[in-house]
Amino acid sequence: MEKNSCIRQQADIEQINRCKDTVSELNDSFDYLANGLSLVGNSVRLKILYLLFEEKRLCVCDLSDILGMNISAISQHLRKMKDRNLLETERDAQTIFYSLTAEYEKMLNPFFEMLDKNKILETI
Amino acid sequence: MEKNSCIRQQADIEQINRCKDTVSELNDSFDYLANGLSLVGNSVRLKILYLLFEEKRLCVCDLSDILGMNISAISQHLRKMKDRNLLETERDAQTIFYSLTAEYEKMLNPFFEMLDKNKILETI
DNA sequence: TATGTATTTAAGTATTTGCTTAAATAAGAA
DNA sequence: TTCTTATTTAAGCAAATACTTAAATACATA
Repeated sequence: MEKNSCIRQQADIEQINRCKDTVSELNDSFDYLANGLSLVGNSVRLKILYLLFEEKRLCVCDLSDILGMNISAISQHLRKMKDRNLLETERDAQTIFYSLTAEYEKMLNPFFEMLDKNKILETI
Repeated sequence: MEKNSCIRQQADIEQINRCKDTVSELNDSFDYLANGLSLVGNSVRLKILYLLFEEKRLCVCDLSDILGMNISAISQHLRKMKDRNLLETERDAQTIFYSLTAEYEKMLNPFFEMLDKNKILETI
C-alpha cells in the first residue's frame, strides 16, 4: 500500500497533516462534487445541457434526432442527470420535456458562455 | 441506428435544425471542454486540485501520503492534468512540485469556494 | 563511479461507463 | 378495449478508466 511513504527530508509534516484533515473533513463533498462534474464531463451530456440552456426545453426524441443517437442511449443520459438534479421534467401529454434546473443553469453558466463565444479552443 | 426518428406531430423542425447546426459548429469545443471537465470530475483529481489551490504546491510524494494512495497512481493522475494544462511543474533538486496553472485556478475558483465553505452537501 | 532518493512509465487486471437490443410502461386515440 | 406513440428500463457487450506491480529514468551525494 506504500502509505506514509513521503520520507523526504524537506517534507512539511504540519502541511501534510493539515491536508489530511482537510481531505477527511470534506471527503463527502469531494465525492459529491466530483460526481456532479463527471456528469458534465461527457460530451454527449454537455451537448444536451448546452442545448437545454439555449432552447429551454427539449424531449428525448428531439435530442435523439439532433445528436443522431439512439433514443434509449439519450434517455439513460437524461436519467442520470435528472437523478443528480441537473435536470427536471414536465409532461405535456405523451411527451416529456427536460429542462435545466435553476441552480445548475447558474452553476454551468460560465461554461455555456465560453461555448456561446466559441472561444474554447482559442483560450484554454 | 434510429436516426431522424423524432416524428411526433408537434416536433419543431426549425428548432431541431438550429440545434443540429449548433452541435456541428461547436463540436470540437464540446469535446475539448468535456474532456477538461471529466478530469475534474474524479474525486482523487478534484482533491489534488483543491489541495494545490490551498497549499500552492505539493509533490507526488506529499499527495501520495495525504491521500493514502500509491505514488504511481498519483503520478498518473498528475500527468493527465499536466498534459491538459491544468497543472504545471517546477523542479527543486530531486523533488518535482506541482501547482495549478493560473487559468484553471481562475476557472475552478467557484468550485473551490463551495468546498471552502463546505456548503456542497447543503446547497446543491 | 556506485548508492540512494524521487519520480515516471509500461504492462496487466479489474471496475466503470456508454451503447445496443429487446421488453416494459404510460398516455392518447380509434 | 386495442392500437399507436413516447419514453423508460433491463440485460448484455465493448470500450475506457483507475489502480497495481515492476522496471526505468533522473538527480544528488558519498
